[in-house]
Amino acid sequence: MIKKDMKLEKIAAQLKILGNPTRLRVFRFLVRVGTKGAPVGRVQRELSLPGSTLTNHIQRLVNVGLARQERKGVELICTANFTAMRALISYLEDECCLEECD
Amino acid sequence: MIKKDMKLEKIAAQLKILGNPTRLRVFRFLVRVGTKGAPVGRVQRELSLPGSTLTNHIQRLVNVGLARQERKGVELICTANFTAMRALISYLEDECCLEECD
DNA sequence: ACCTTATTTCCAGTAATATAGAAATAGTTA
DNA sequence: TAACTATTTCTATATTACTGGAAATAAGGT
Repeated sequence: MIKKDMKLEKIAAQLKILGNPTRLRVFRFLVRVGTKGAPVGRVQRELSLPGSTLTNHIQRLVNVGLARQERKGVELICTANFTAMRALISYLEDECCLEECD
Repeated sequence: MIKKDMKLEKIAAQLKILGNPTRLRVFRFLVRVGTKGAPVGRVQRELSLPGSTLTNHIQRLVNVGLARQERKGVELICTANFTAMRALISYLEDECCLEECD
């Protein structure tokens, strides 16, 4: 049950990170662009965010495993981690919802 | 699209509230006891939390609509809001996941 | 009115978060 | 190397969060 609590801690950490409007917008944007991802600059332009603010948010998403960053030349491509997101949703369905939930 | 952003704000607020380990434990407990709910004191005993801390967390859950409180005599019965939780999960599935997501 | 149980409010301290301008670094190309 | 674009790090400020002890309030029973 120590292990189970570690899972809860991780889930809580991820929810917390998504629980900021700006960051949720960033993550939703990454989801929308799909598996090909988008460079930081594009996210910055399309969401009108200051660079330093955006960097902060993206790093936090990466820290909890909800996004990845990979350099492609000059640009840093960001992608949502769909697997992690699905796992997060599954946890909520399994542990924080009624059995008959859908 | 202003309306859409209000929805995102609400979702973010709910995620943030669930994004605290103690609070997530409280919410999960309320989910587990089901629709009949549990008095504050029982939550306090079973999760070993100081009263003032627990009150704080429950109030935050209520504030974002994820839980309810109703007095039954001396006790205050807390219940998870399953409808709200299902709506939250649906948002994540619809807006923050791939189309083919399960 | 008093006593007991249940829960909240008040308060304080400590820590974490969000934000963003300015300076610094990384990579590419000339 | 110089110049250019892309992105991060540094730094600061203001706001908010988490925690829990002690005192206050609520409800019901005697």
